Amino acid sequence: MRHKILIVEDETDINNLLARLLETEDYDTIQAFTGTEGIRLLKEEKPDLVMMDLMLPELCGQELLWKIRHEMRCNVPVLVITARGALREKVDMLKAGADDYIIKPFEPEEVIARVKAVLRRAGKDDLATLFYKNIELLPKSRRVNVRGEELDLTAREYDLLRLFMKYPERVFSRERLYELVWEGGYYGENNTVNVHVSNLRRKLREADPGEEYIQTVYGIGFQLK
Amino acid sequence: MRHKILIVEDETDINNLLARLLETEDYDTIQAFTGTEGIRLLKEEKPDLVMMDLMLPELCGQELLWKIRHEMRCNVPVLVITARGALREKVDMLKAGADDYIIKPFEPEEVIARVKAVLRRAGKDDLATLFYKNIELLPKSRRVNVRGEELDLTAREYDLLRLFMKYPERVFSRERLYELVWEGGYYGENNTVNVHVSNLRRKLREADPGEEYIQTVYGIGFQLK
DNA sequence: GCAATCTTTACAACTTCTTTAAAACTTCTT
DNA sequence: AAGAAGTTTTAAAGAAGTTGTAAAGATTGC
Repeated sequence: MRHKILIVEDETDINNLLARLLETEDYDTIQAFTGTEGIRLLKEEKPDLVMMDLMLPELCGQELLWKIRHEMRCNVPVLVITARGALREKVDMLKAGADDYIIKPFEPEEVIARVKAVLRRAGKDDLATLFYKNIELLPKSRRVNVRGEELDLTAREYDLLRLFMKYPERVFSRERLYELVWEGGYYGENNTVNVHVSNLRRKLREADPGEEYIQTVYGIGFQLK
Repeated sequence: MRHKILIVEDETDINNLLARLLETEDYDTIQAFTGTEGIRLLKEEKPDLVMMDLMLPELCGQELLWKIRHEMRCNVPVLVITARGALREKVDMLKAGADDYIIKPFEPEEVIARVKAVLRRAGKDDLATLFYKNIELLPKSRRVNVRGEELDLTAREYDLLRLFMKYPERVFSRERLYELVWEGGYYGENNTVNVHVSNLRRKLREADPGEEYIQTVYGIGFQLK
């Protein structure tokens, strides 16, 4: 549930500063001091975000980013740390697939804000409150409010609703829903998803009779609409 | 239990001013007038926060901070006091591991605010009284009152309740609770958390039968609600 | 109209949680 | 250093809650 952040930065002090800063904000950190080490830890630890300096020994930032995106075919969000004035490089990095950049010297608050923003944009911010029409979903407390009233959902119902609210309007096949909500593959013909969607619908209907949230797409699956 | 703050500042007036200011806010203060003295008192007194001027005789601020972080390998939060305009230095200090800075001349309110913020970020602000419904938790005396009556809790029960009260409504997995309350990793399947939660519930129930404070989130963990 | 698809209900099997009791361990006192 | 008091952990049985299946009824598209 906590996010893992890989820091790739050769200056020990800055690396440590970042690590402490992020840890106080309740992130797990992994520290790498060279590009090569970064690559290794990226494979081993599968972090949710990479923060990397542009100026690295062995393997410069550009190369590292290129490797991540092309050789490893990895879509992990990358936040680049760059010295003031290296604007040209900054633009190149964004073109090369970085998600955002921070200019050195940085303010602690700014780092935190950027990290949160990138994680949110990458859809990895599992703690952000989600809204849809009269539904409000609070992952921190695993709570759902509909028209101000709390809705009592079982684990699967909650997971289903969260998935729908994360991608409203999007159509999910039953198979995909099963894969995403239940861990482990989809087991052939199986009515399970239908039953849970049905139960979720009933609860939503009781809480808000005016809306029909979960729509059936005949022959395809379900969507929140 | 009160926070100890080490002030490292060579100007006697300012040092005293800070000490008086912090004491009125219920902090314990230790005063050092040189960097060397600061190092000694840091070792001896283990303060919760260090406030230090950048301009010090014998040992300048940068050196002092470097020693704290590298020689002593100490993560105590450090608040730097710096003259207006020394922006360059400020940035260096943050890089070198300071947690925040205050610009001279300062307003008393600002100093207090920054101190509180740094202690909170460092997770050391454990002294604020916490309230939740009829429960009142006083970290200063490690006491818990429910509907005005004192509740007799064991160490673990108290730590659990404090954690819950620090983040009301938030859901904690058993694993996370174990990690946070018991020092050292989570030991596989282990009923310990359940038993302690059960005991805590019983005591809370006896003290306040009208409320069900600790809720089970099936398949996930517990939350205060 | 009818075959395919979807919804709902009820229930049995299953998993997870709560409590109890007792053993093991600490800490404090003498 | 031994005993007492209190705390923590382990284990196990019973309670509570969840899930998936099956079957019947409803709806949809052609």
